[in-house]
Parts: sequence; C-alpha cells; structure tokens
Amino acid sequence: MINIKENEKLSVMNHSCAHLLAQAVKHLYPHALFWVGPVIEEGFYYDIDLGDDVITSLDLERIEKEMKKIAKDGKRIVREEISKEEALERFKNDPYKIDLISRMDEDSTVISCYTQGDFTDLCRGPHVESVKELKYFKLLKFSGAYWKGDAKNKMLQRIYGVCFDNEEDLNNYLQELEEASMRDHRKIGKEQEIFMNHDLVGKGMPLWLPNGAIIRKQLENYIYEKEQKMGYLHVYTPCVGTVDLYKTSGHWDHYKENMFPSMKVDDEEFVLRPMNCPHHMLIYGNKLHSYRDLPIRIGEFATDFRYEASGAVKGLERVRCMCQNDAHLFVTPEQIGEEFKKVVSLILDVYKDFGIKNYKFRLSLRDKNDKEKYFDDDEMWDNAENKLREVLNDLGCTYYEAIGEAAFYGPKLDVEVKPAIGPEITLSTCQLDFLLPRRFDLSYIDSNGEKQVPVVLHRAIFGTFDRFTAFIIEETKGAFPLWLAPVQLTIIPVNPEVHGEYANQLKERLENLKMRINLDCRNEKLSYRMREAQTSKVPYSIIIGDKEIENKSVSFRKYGEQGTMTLSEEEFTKFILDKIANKEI
RNA sequence: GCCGAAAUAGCUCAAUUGGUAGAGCAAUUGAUUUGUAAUCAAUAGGUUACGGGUUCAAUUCCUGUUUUCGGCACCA
Repeated sequence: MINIKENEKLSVMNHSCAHLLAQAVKHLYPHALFWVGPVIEEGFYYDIDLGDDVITSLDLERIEKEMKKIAKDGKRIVREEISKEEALERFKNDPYKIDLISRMDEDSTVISCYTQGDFTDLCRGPHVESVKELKYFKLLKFSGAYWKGDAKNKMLQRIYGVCFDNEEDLNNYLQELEEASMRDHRKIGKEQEIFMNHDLVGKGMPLWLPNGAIIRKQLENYIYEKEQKMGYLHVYTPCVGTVDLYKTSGHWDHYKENMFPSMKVDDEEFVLRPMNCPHHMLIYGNKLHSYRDLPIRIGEFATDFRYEASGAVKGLERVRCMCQNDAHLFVTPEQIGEEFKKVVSLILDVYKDFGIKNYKFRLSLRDKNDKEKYFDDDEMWDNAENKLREVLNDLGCTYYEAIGEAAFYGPKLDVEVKPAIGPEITLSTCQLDFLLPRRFDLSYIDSNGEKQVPVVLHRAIFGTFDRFTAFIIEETKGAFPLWLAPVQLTIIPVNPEVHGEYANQLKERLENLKMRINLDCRNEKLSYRMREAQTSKVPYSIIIGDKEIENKSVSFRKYGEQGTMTLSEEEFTKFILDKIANKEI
C-alpha cells in the first residue's frame, strides 16, 4: 500500500484535497469552523467543528458531490503572505485559527494563506495550482475526534479521505481496502471457528474454539521449546494477587483505573492480575542468589486481565483477558547488553520462522519533563536508554525513537506491526526495569560478598498469544502453514463406499504420526469435497481412488495450487513430516 | 470512556409509506456412487439482541440496556 505522506506529489495533492473538503463543508455548513487537515499515510483528514451538527453517511455523499462541483469550477489556488497581526484580524471570529496563529513561531512574522474561490485557509502549503487537478478522490469515513487529541477537550467531527492522480490508483487503493477487510482476523476467526464471543461471558473475553486451541497449543509448544533451550525456567502462578502486591510494585498507583475492581475475601483484598511481574519478583526473591546464578530467566504463559476501554476492545487483538508469553530476566548491570541482545535475536529468529517481514522496531523512551509518570533518576534513564541503542546498533536493526512511550519503570523496545484494519499494534516487547527489583527489595551477592540489586528485563516475544494469533491469521489470510493448521490434511475417497475403508486406514496411519486429518466420506461428488477443502484452506488434500489403493500411493494437491502430485505413501509421509518439522511457511 | 452506525434462521443477506418474516449456503432425510472448486428433491430451522413505550397492529416509530462495527482517547 502506498504511503501517501512519503510521496511528495500525492502528499501535496491530498493536502490540497483536504482544503477542498473544507471548502465544500463550508458551503454546506456555513457555521463550520476548521481545526487542522493534515496528510496521513493513507490520505488526509480534516477536523471540523460543526456546532450541534453531526455528519452521517448521507452527508458524506453530499459533501463529496459538492467537492466535485467545486473542483469542476476549477478555481486557481492562490498563496498570499500576511502579517501575524493581519492574520489575527482576518480570523478574529475563529477561535481555532487564533489558537493556531498564536502558537506559531515567535520568529515568523509572516503567515501564509491559501485562497481558492470563496475559501481561504491558513496553511504552510504547498498546494496544487488549481482545484481542477483534484479529480480522483474519495471520502472514506468520519468520526468524532478530540480537539488537539486530548480527551478532556471538545470532540470535533473528523472526515477522512484519499486522493490520487489517476483513476486506476484510486480504484486499486479501494480494492486494497476491500482485500484488507477480507483478511480481518475477526472475519476469518468466525469462518474457521477459531474463536467466539458471548455476551454472557463478557466483552473482550474471547472463547477459543477447538481450531483456535490447536493453533495456540502449537505456538505455546514452539516458544516453550525456544525458551527452554535458552535457559528459561517456566513457572505457574495465580491469576490474582492482593492489592498490596500491586501497591508494592507501584502498578496500583499508575494503573488501578485499568484493572478490574478489587474483591474482598475474608481479610484479603484481591485483584485479577493485569501483569505478572510482581509474582515473578517474589519467585526470584524466594531464595538467595549469587552473581554466579545470574541471569535467571523466569517464564510463564500467564493469563492476565485488564479493564480495557470498551471502545478499544477488538477481536483477539485487544481483549480484557489475555495470555502473555511473558518472562522476566534477572541480570547484573553488566549483563544487560548481552541479555537484551539475546532477546532481540530471539525476536528476529521467531519473526523469520513466521515469515513476518513488515514490522518496525520502536525504541520507547521517557519524556524527561514528565516526572509524574517516570521515576526521577536521569543518570539511570540515560544509561539504560543508551544501552538499548547500543545493542540495536550492534545488531544492525533499524529503529525509531518514541519519546514518552517508555514504561514508568524503564525504557523499552517494542515491535510494531500493522493489522488488516486499524492502527499499528505492538507485538513483541522488551523492557528494561531498574525500579521493581528495588521495590521488592531483590538482591544477589556479588563477587565481593556484597548485596547488589539486580536489573530486570521484562519481555514477551509473542506479546500475547491472543494478539499474535490475530496477527498470524491476517498474515496468512487464514491459510496457515502446515505446522499450525488446525486440519493439516483432508483425505477424500473418490467413492466413499468403495474407497472409504482404505482411506480410513490411511487416516489412522497418518494420525499415528501426529498429523491432524479430516476424512471426508460424505455422500457428495469429489469436486464438491475438493472445493470445500480449498475454500476451508486445508494445506493439503489427498485423493484416494482405485489407482492409489492399487499402487499404495497418495495423490495430493496443495492448497491454492492446481495440479496433483502422486507419491508412494512412504515418500508422501516423509514429505509432509519434513515440512512440519521445518515449519515451512 | 467519547462521536457515529448497526444487531433479522448456524452463516451471508432480503422484507415497498407500520399489517405477526423470505432466499442462498450449512443442517437433517431420501435418491444418486461420484477422479480434482457446488448432483437432485424433500424437511426442519425465528419471542426479528434484550427490556419498556406509542399504536387496533411494531422487524419497522420512540426510549433504556447489552453487544458489534468505523474512528477518537487509552494501551503497564
């Protein structure tokens, strides 16, 4: 998909189109006031104050029609530069423009404006020469959006659109949107019976169906094996903790609004746990540790509960009950770099296995001015942040830095991916933590026999199994690789009455090799059953008829491919087992 | 949580200005015995998300709740 923001020509066009949108809205809603209309990766939007009016989908059509009309009139777009004073005078009845003007650079005394026909807007530009250049655009959606992105402010109306310089590109873009919605994990999750929801269980509390459970189990086994090889020690801990536990960790102060409310039982007050760090801290603290024991890596597939905002809940991607692929690595300060490097390498390794290519490393740093969220120790923060940079540079990873995205206890590396629909999400994370070990009074004995405080790395490679599964569904469009597929092979006897028994024996032989088989002995035509095997995206379909029984061979067809291959049963078995073992994508 | 939209059979969708719901697929049964993307027929399937109101009459209008969807805000 084209990134419009990074394409100079399209960027100018889309920005001009935002002005065209504003002009059309002004025609239809003379009382409308305008905030900003920037270009984004997927087009543009404009934030508008319509007073008590709200946009509906019918209005969107009306506005688009008006835009076409204005564009057809073909007014030139004229730039002019006016003084700040003049700008303030000209827009004196528009509080939004006054806000914009007054926030501009002290040094810049000149402000540029663009006028097209009866409409003038403040703007740095540049713009296309004339509105008649804007032909291939479409308004896509609308919604409320807080002024200046702050939930405390008034909600404005936001209209999104996109503009291209030819019809084909616009149509291709709309086609891509359509295709994206086809691979939405919520759609595929329903079709393939991967998960469901039920009002009686609650919002954001998915139920994993048998097919989903198979996928999840494969993921668990996969990452468990990797972690075990790297010296992780896996544990099980309760899904609740006392409020005091979270007061000790500091999470209570920072996040109690985002936890399920506490419950009193006898003299104890519990919360459903939103994360596992405190439990793992206690496990580390359960005995004395020598510097020789470190790093100690405690891992758990741990179910957590978070009271996510109702509007944020989405399929398996953002839920209120999730299972983290969590681990806490307790290290000496000297080991931070090496251990962090191992985590990043593991992430790279796993992404390679899954063929995940489109992701971004985000180095999430503190906002130095936010002393409320982040504990106040500049030296410690600077050291930690530099350490992470160093490792990423060593490994040759490209990354971008995000100020104010760090956890309250330390900086972190997040891996971001783009789902089929909606904004980017974090998949993997690795977080450096100097704070919790102190709060839990953790220590190890160094080579001088003195007590030292360990450093903790929080890390989750899959993030949560829920979100990772959502992502993999969308990556594969529901056509899972053999090792993950809930049903790996469908066996279709040409004539169930004649070949069914042999097919069933084959099924049993393959099942003994731990393959997941569906035997389709329904009284339907072969083509009907083949079609269903294809539409349900089973990786391989096997056909058993007279020839195959006679030759003890297997004829099979790979999902999405046309031809059939025939191998001896022995060769076929090896062929499939190899693919499963190699986790072939 | 906020702004908007939606909820009809297991699934995907219909139902003209208010007159107690239809189709395709799936399911069940029967016929058919099949060689690579849909064989034919019959049957069954619904308190139209849930509650309240208006009306002689509500899937349809009003209202409350829940859930879902598109964004915004949030995301340890």
